[in-house]
Amino acid sequence: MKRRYSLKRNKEFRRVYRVGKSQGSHLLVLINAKSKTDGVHVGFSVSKKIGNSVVRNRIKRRLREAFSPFLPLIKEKTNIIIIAREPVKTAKFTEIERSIERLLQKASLLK
RNA sequence: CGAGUAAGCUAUGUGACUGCCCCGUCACUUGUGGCGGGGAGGAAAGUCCGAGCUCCACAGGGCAAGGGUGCCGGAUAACGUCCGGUGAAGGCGACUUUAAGGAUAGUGCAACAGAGAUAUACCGCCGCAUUUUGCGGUAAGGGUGGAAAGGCGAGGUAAGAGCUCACCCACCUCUUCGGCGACGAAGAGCGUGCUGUAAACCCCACUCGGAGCAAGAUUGAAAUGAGAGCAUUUAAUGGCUGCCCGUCACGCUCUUGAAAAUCGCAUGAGCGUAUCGGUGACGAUGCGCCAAGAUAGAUGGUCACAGUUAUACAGAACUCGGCUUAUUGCUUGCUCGUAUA
RNA sequence: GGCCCCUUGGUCAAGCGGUUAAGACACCGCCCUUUCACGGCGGUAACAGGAGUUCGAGUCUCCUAGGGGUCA
Repeated sequence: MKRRYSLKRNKEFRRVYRVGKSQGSHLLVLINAKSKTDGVHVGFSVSKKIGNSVVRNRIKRRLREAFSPFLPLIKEKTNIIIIAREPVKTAKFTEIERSIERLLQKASLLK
């Protein structure tokens, strides 16, 4: 997943948290909001409570890898934040993939 | 075989498909594609020290304070680090540890217990008077305590005491020998017998300017914005450790908004290897190599094989040298114990 | 990433190196009251962890862990 698809500014994160709608599963939480800029931007949030930097980086890498196939299928002009919950540490990759797909369907973001 | 001790190595590998970041090159539609190359650690961690680098006023004057180090010699760019020694302590031993200057410069503290804590007399012993006991002498014995005026024997005495003497112990002064030195060995003195604590204040010697890459430089933009309060120019605020002087900058404080790009930034006290010097830390010379550089922050996913408890601690953010802490698997030397030859 | 600070019962907190570590609220038991509250008496309960200095450490020194602040 290239970097230009990632959500960067703290301001943008705050806006999504404020106006966005959230869906949850036991592995992940998804928050989405409409944006003014073109394209899709995704931010991944992993709390310090979940583990040390090695664990957090590993979770972020797996989430990016699992999310990237869905990137061309998502409607334009949306910002998405995906928050990791504690059980992601031990989840299998296919479980993460399935969880992301179900959350995207629930939020009706797929084309 | 068990227990221990010291030193050292290591931190999954190979292949397939598919992704991410950087560099080079080619192409064009100038931000995409093709090809090639590179891409986390021994601690990257904690931030406990030392440096490089950058800015501040190149380190101002007076008064006063503060931090650090602390046996000797060496290594190093430097260090509170390392190496080799000396002394002391621990261990049967291999070996390990060591904030190790000064308590005879001065001050403070030493609870409780105990008669008494840096000086004393409770029990006791002795003498005298009296025969409930009182006065005087004494510190050998008892008991308290972490610590009670060096130990033992003899003389001496009313009882005793370094009061005197011999021997021993410790310290001080001096001499000789060995060592670069810390120090060690021996001897002499008609010298002394001194509580502990300086990670209590302190004294002595040496040493330390401050801030830190969010340092800072350049370019661009103009948002040098808006609101509230305070002050009204020898002031106030900030910088130079504190105060005064001096000097520089500049209205000050709070709330809120905005906050771009490039450089710094990857060739360095660098890494590997061989020889030589040195007990060693380390140094010299030759040859070879270039090895992450992001800016919300790059190494992933799915399998196969080998191997396995195949997994621990753990993710670069300016860069090095150490220290400390966390942690996987293994090798070798030595010591002690047991058994066998 | 850099630089600082703090950890004492369940909570808020005092504590000069020295007997058994104050105090308040909370909790438990008893008394008081017809009962509850207030009040009285009593009790349970702590020095973040590990080393060192010292006769003796909550206090002094070092290391570790956890928490907090600040800098564009």
